[in-house]
Amino acid sequence: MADQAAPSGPTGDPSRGMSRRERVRETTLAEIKTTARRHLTEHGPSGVSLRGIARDMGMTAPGLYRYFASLSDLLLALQADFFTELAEAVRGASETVPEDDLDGRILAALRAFRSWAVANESEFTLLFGPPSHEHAGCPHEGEALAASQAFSAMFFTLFDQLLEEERFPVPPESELPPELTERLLAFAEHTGFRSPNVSPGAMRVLVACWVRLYGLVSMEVFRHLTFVMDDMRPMFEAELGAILATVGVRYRPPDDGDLPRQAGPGRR
Amino acid sequence: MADQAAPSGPTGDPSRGMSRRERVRETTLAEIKTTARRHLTEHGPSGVSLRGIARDMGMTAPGLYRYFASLSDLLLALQADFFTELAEAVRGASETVPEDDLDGRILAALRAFRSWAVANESEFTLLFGPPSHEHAGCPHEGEALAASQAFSAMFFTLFDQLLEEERFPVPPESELPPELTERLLAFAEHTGFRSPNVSPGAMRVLVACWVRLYGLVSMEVFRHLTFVMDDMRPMFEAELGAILATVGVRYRPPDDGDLPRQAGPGRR
DNA sequence: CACCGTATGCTAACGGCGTTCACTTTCATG
DNA sequence: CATGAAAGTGAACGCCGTTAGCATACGGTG
Repeated sequence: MADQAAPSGPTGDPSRGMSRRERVRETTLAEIKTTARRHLTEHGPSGVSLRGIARDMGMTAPGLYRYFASLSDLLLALQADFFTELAEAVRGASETVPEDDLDGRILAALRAFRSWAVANESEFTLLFGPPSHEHAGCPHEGEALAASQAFSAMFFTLFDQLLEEERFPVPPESELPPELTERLLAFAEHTGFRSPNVSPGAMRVLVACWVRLYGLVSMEVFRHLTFVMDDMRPMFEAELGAILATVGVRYRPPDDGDLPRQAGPGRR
Repeated sequence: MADQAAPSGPTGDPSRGMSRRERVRETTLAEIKTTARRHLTEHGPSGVSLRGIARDMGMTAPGLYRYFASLSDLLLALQADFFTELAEAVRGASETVPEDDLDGRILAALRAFRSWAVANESEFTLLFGPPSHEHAGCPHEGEALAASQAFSAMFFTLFDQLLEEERFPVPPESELPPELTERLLAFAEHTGFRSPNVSPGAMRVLVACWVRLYGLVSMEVFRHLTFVMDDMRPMFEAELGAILATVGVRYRPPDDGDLPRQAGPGRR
């Protein structure tokens, strides 16, 4: 399923053990994705075109078909990249705070999620907006799926630590409708969230948190409240506190003032 | 800006007091929108094209420019229609239950919101998905805005009745960060939600509810959990109960079994 | 070194799209 | 009946994704 037996680790330098041919191919492939992302951020998701990308690279559009099966396939590959970028941003922010401060790690992680979203609106839209096309069977479909699962696995890990510490009362299975219990177990099954702590009640709480976070950030990025509330940060912080209170995490205001207010550029 | 002095009321029969010329114009205009909607539901938001619509109507694309300034403008007009249709669906469901049963009315309203969304995925996407284009200054922009405000006004009304009955403890202003209070007041201001019961704390609760409902329904329609949880209804009902519990509304299972499970066709 | 297969990129072309422009036809009204 | 606005058309421009066929350059092999 995963990479072939590669000499270096899964995140190792990909140009290791490649022929010259393969290296230049990898280079143009990266250039295509870079250019595509620039078009994405500058003109929005619908402004990405193979012809435009090729033009910017001094190529012609049909040449790109040596790298991607279609425009959809290219967007799918971008999705994969964005998912891992987002996951790394979240993990990076979380690992900034000491390991024994779980509250701090979770706060940092969720704030990093929002920060990435508002700093990368088009990318966020691609990942979390409506499914753009029925690009079923595209070559990069598996890559995107794997990256999205790696992303959610990160949240699973954080949540599992909360369960481990018994931070909040997990609703007993008897309180859940049987229908819901079924779905929640199927959910844990399919996502591969396995842990001795997992239970339908735990999944119920996790999904509730994720739904709130998703709604909150989506409304901000999609500007469904922004026309009426210019700065969404106070609302985000308030809801963040409310969400985390349901899982026994004590809210704490951000250390730093450089979290995005409107769409302020990140510091680095 | 708005309509000229029209003899009939704002919701009166639009063909009253119109010349023959105006009537046929109104007819083709309606046919355009009907055809556009069919294309929308059949091929998704990106599958709507002026040429395709014209072809289906036995016209040519430039002819449509006598009715809409651009494709974006047509989509904007559709948005307006969908907002009022959704508002009417929600209001209609709510008015099914007796006026003195506020709990029942609210439950019916929110369930109707979800039902409309899953039964009209593309339409929902147009209304609540990412802002598709920067169609600023399109002629139908005002119409869409007004319709969206009329839609939210309906939720305001329901919420105001909860406030009136003092169903839940409204957080006092002193508990809210001043920054947030500012934004909430600006929010109430811009949306025209005026009532003796309105306060920053009340708005805080309202927004929290809306964010959760939006996230819940969006995730279902955009299929962000559906790959992993085939039937979202139990989850919706559970979250609905949790959301309403925060505003003092007692949950009650749906009377009827005909609420959508997967994407089941409505009864009528 | 020559050879050859493959990977890469090109041109040309097809059909579809939004949009503009100049033109005709239709029709209500003075 | 004449007139002028409204409605619709055909041609054209410049985009777009995608396919097919062709040239070229390169890597490994004799």
